[in-house]
Amino acid sequence: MSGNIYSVASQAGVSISTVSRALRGDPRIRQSTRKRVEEAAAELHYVPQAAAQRLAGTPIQALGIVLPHIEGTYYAELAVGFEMRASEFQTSVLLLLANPKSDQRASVRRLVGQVDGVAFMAMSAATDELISEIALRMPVVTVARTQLDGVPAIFAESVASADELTTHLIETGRRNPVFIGQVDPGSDISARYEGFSAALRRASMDVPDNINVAMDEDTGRSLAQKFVSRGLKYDALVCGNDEIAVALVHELQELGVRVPEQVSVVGWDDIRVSRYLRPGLTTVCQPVAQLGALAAEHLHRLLAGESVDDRVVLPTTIVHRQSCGCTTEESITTQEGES
Amino acid sequence: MSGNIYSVASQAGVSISTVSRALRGDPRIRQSTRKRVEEAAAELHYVPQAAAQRLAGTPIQALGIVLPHIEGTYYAELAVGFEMRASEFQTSVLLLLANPKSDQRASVRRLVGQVDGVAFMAMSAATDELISEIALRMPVVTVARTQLDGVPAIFAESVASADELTTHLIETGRRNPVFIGQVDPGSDISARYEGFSAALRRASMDVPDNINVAMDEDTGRSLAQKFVSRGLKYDALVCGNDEIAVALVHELQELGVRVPEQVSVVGWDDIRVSRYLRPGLTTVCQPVAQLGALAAEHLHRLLAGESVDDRVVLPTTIVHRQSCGCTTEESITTQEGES
DNA sequence: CTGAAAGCGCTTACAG
DNA sequence: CTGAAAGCGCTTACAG
Repeated sequence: MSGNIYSVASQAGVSISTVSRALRGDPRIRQSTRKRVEEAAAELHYVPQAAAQRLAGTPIQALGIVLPHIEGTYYAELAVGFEMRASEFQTSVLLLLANPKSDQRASVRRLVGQVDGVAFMAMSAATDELISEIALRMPVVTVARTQLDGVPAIFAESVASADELTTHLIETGRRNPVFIGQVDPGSDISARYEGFSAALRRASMDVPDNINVAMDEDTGRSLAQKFVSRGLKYDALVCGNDEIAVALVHELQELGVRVPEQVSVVGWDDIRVSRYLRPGLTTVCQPVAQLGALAAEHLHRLLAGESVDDRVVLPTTIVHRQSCGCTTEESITTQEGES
Repeated sequence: MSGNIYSVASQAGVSISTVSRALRGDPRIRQSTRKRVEEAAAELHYVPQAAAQRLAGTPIQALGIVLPHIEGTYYAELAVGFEMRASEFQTSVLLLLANPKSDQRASVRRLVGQVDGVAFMAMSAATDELISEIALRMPVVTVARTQLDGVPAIFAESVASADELTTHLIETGRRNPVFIGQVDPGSDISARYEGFSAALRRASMDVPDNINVAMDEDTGRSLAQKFVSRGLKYDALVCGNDEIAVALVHELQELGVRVPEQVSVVGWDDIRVSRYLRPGLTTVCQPVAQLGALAAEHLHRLLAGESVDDRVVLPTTIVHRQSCGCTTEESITTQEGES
């Protein structure tokens, strides 16, 4: 569409070698020559084609990030964290939303051709097989999904905080808690159910099956209606995320159920709404942007030939508000290994 | 890091021309040859380097999207809308968050070297000058920011809906409304203030200056405190976005002010919280994902040599909830030109 | 301090 | 149906 290095060279009356060197800040180029080149480049609105630079050997770094196609702040924040750290490394970010409708494999391979490393975030971003295949080609990290052999993984702590949250509910007198959310093997959610189960077992209570539903607002609303029409037999709802928790609280209240007096509700993610709900939603706050940033950083280090931890688990914080039925207002940070 | 087209060729016992053609689905290649090539490629985990393909002439499409670095759902949804439409065109998306701290110009130019077209979203994404310069090089569109000469622009309707919303407040008896938000020339927010002003003038009321503050939650909270400590002299707060509106409502209530009885509050964006607030926040819903999708589509068409509308304004919808003090529950869609 | 030339990994007319 | 060769726009040893 516009000038290339040859046009700049002829405009400046030098060779393309000189143009290249002048623009890349090679100290050998004379000041006056450099200036002439820069003026010519500016005049022609010249920007080097990254494709050619890359092919010629310049390490133009670009990283890819694959997210499931889901609205909501969680994935956005992951992407923001990733991009911000990447930009500190002068690294571009390619964003791919794994669209279940289209050919995931084809999209991912298209992405792979354009980047030096990829982060797969969340279980549904891609199949284990696809990720393993890509990992043979270039640095790959995963975030919040089953760890694959030889692929560094990053998590937010889930088991211990779910355990703690559930224990807290038990200690404040709840006897019939249930876990709400889809427990796909390897997912964050399944780790939360695991922690939930552990707490119940420790208290010698039966562990009920999870209520296996999509964790969105619509589902929350209809679930609340179902609960109320059939008679609510639980006294605590431990939700896989805040979205469904918020919708549950809101709809239960609309239907005349008192939260937390009749039923405690807790969620996960500390989305914005949770703070403004009445009662405020007790939830677990994850360092989401940090997860993203760490993914970018690991890829960058891998590309530099450095090594990174095979598995990192970032601590989460339980945010106590009123929906759990307690009165404390403190936040407790939970690291892996505690319980 | 791993095989190139030569290694695949030798593995399959053919020339690189044949590898290229086989993998790109050229019908001239014999079935059996194609199969051999595909097997070799699979075995070597071969993925063509986009940089080389692009240089050799294949139109590997990639589009860039520049957003201000802001958390929150609005920009995320823009990006999602953009990516989804782009992926329908087999087009990759490079994401750049304009980081005020780093050298914006350098980041944008790095992006420009890697894409075929760019969308600049929101006023603060980049300076007019930078955008105009890029537009000389490749297709560019802007979203929700001042229109530049020769650069197709996309907006969500703002003036008419702000006017309508304000008129609604006046009709329900408000006499001292004020607009809250930073009114940067050319921004969406400034268009909202314009509509706000028009409504007041039509009602022969004085137009107060906007309260010129950042539109985030912290500001909302401290503003509410200031209002209360100095005696609230307004009876309607028209906010530039929902974030500050929600924080205002919440904090005012904490301080004993009744909303909407003592003061109406309305916002913009229909973020998730708005629905769960009590009273529900009256606000304006923008087709955000659509804005993003349209930007991607326009760039794609520009690249295909087609023309696009120089200026598109998408309709918004006023969502009446209770914070404005009215009892209607309807939503009204506002297009440009109405008022 | 600067230039001519090789080469990066592909695609695609042009031959056969 | 397949291959040899030119060329895309750069960078960077190698000469000078």
